[in-house]
Amino acid sequence: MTHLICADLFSSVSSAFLSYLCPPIYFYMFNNRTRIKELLASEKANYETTVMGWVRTFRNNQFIALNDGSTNNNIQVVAELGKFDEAILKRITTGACIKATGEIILSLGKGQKVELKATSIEILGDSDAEKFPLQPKKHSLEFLREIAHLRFRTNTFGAVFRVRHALAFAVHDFFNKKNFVYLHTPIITASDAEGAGEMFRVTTLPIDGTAPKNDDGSINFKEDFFGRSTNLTVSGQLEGELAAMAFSDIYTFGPTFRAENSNTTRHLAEFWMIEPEMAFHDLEDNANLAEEFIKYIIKYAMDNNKEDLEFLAQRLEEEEKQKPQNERSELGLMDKLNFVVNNSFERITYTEAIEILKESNHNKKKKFQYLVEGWGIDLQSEHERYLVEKHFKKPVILTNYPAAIKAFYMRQDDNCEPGRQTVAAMDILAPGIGEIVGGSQREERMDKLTKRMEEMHIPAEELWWYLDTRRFGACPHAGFGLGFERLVQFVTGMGNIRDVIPFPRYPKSAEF
RNA sequence: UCCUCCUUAGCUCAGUUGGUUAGAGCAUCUGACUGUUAAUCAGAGGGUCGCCCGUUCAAGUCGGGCAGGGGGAGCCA
Repeated sequence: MTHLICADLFSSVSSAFLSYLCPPIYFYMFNNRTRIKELLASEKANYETTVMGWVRTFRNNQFIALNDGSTNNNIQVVAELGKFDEAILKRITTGACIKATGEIILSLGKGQKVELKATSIEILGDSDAEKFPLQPKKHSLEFLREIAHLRFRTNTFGAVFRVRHALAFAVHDFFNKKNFVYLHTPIITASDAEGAGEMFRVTTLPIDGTAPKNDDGSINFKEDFFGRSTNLTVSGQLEGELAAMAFSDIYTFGPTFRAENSNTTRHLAEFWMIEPEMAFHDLEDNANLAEEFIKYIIKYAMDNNKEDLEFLAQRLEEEEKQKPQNERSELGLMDKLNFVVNNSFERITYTEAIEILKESNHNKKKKFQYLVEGWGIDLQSEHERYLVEKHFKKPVILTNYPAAIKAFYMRQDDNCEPGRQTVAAMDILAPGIGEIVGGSQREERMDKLTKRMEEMHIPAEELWWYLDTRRFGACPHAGFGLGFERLVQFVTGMGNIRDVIPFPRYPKSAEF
């Protein structure tokens, strides 16, 4: 049965919370259920209520630690001895889902302020203790990844995914406040010219060799669902640019797919990316926005998910203790986040970065696997890490890369030294994660853009619609892509990107 | 894809120079206890030592191949 909640408890306890979230909306809740977060936050006692959740542990045949995912803290449900059937008590096992009704009282024991003295306990869902894999103990992240459907029920993943939610909400909040239009760019794309990586093919043609063929033996995609060859998107940027040429400022936030055989702690085959695109912005405006954006969403999580972040910080600290001294990070998670929010990102050009690297003792002592010998090389991750983690010790915005190592759509810098053509590119490097943002001012000059496309063998005829923006009312504009999971990694301190997305997709893995 | 390390009970791990019935903690089950905080105490059950092939009188242990996982690199967000 469903009731409309408008009890005293709710209005007094959490009016600030409610009015912030959704002032005119009432919560409809199953049987007057109270969320455990609300219960614990209020610290009020001597009233009747009902809680529902999953049993974390059942101690002493009497004390149930119950969690409903609203917070990592459990409510202690007390089943007084002799008041409940042995048959019910036997079914209160780790993982079981129960409903408990009773009085909230000031706890008689230590360790919690209030507890629920149960008058009735109902088993909503049994959990076979011999088969349920989660135990009230520490599990390895690798093991939990194999049971990703259950890992939400652990403290670590509870905290990670509540923080992920907060960050996602803050993304929309930030851009909405700045009057950006949220644009849904297509997931299926006909263009394979985006240049961001290998793509997953989308087709309804049979794969058993009976697909219709052209005279030359190649597959006849005219017979395919879309009448042409299609793939999953690797970026919404090109479509984003089209909309920015109308709304001035837009952003996308959706899934992105790369069929690269990447097996690392910071790559996924399916990940979420945020791509703002702004008309009338140059490279500096772009960097300013990216820095403000990152700081805003981190601050949002710090303000709204303090408990979860503190839990993750503590978890990380314990993990750090296992490492040898020289591998430990200097700052704790909270200090790191505070530092990022309160300090300016370092901004240097690619050319300056090369000078710093070339002159570094690290390079002179040949400690880099790839020695920095001169202008024009692509930076290896060891170089990026040196700049971010050793030299500046803060996020770094690297700009104006050589044109040769960057994408066709990036704006060519004017007045470059001969042989040193650069583009208005910008990468933001974060400590521990590496590249978190990649962006640029876009080449709006038709002649320069088409010449560059020719040089890089990008088929102009396929991108006629993209080039139309340069034909009709072109303007200086810029944008960037931010890898959402990498940001979640940075904020939660999780080392593996597979642990910050609910059901990770990567080579040889698409379970769940 | 490359380099490197790992795979022993449900989980985390130990297992000596190759040697006879492969261990521990936690979890599970049984019992005791009852204001516990990953409850405690006693007892019990639980193993194709990732898979295949080889060396050997004898392989968890040595060699090869395969699979899965971790870390690093490349590709990138």
